[in-house]
Amino acid sequence: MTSAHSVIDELHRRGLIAQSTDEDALRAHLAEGPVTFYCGFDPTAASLHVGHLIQFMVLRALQRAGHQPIVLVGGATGLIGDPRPSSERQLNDPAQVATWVDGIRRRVARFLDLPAAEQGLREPIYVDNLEWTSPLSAIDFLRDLGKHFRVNRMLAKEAVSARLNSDAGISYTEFSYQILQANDFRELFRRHGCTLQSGGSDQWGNITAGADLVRRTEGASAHALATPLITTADGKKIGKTEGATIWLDPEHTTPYAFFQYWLNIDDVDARAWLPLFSERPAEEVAALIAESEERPASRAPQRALAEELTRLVHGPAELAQAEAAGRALFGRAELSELDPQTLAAALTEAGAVEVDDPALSVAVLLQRAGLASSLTDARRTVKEGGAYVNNVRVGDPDAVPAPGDWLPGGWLVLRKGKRSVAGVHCPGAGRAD
RNA sequence: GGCGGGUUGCCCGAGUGGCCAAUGGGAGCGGACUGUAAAUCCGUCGGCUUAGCCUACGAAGGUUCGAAUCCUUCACCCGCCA
Repeated sequence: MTSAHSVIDELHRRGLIAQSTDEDALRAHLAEGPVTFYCGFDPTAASLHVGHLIQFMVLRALQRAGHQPIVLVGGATGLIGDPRPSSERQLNDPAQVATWVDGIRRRVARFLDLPAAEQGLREPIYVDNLEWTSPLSAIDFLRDLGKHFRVNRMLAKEAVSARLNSDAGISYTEFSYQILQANDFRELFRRHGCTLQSGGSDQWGNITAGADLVRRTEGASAHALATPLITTADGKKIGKTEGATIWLDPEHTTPYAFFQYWLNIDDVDARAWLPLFSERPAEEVAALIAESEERPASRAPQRALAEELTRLVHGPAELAQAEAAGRALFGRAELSELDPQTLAAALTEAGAVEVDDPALSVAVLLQRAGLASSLTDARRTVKEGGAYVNNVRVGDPDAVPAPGDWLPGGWLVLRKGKRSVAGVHCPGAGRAD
């Protein structure tokens, strides 16, 4: 077990701390013995995404240092909505939110359960703030909680003041959010002796509101840690590619796509993000970055991130699949030399469609496979020279793959541009005739 | 409540009766160069049964041979005045 002192050092080294409450006090507190700490996730969608990963990095580091993690899924706060600087959120249906709570809870388990099981670390406690928020009456809320909050201070919070100065304004609903999150901290202090909350720096106001509440009403000191907001070198949020989000749930983003996302991030971001997301020893991380600087083509940090995070999020078997798929589809090897199992697995992983007619044109196939948004788009792609069947460029959008093009098992490898690959499966196609 | 300005394709933003599927920029996509990277250059960028047709310029009507462009009503946004 690492000493408490070194956790904060490790978090700093990895760039995971953007701000914290009195750091010396926190170090001392962590050194005293196991500390119970928590991080909350609001169910605003069916799945968490890559942006949430960084929170688990903090949770895991603390768990590894022998502390007790609590994971809160915001069944209550998810119904209210954390104020965004831009505009009011759409309220989600309670039944929907409940489903999301469940899904997120299940997906998140492996991040902390596995280390507990495999390394004898403390098992996480899972809570849903609906449990204590739902029974609160309006009177309770106003008398027991409201009295401890000064509106003046609440107005000063960044997201709130941004909204006050915008045309969007802010509803009383969202304005109250910080009180609920503050109450969570107090509730977890009461129930589990929780004294530390971590979260994104955009949550800083809410987190400290909770720490203040604990201090004021429980007479105990509570601590807070916030991670930095991670953006790409050109200022975009992490985990977004051309508008699409990279989710942690395999139903929403396949392990293959997840793996490819990390493999394709640019050098500057890969070097910057490696310490944040890699749990390798400091020297290894430094070596990988150095290698990337000397020989960028190695894409050492990208590979390390893709491997480590795919294993963490999806597991070793899925990692192996995703890697094999990438090798098969982007490798030098002749497709016809691949064994049918590998090919089928790779294409299924990359995304495949079933067709029953082996005589469809290339344009139609591109569209069916999801590589083109419309037939027009597909034709355009072909005309631009960006369409490939089995790695061979196609010039005519209306060309129909020859029977000999179908690979063993009835597969066709369709590619658009350099990176987008999809499979077309037509059982029975291509048999000798 | 009154007056004025606005609402254009993913975003920004030109366009004031036919030459407009609509200038320009950004994003995206493809090609070249590379490393499944970045930058750069070139091309492309509503849909379809693609030398043609259909749908589109906030919504609905109208004028006209012909409308994103003119008229009417409605909705929303922004100013100024009450």
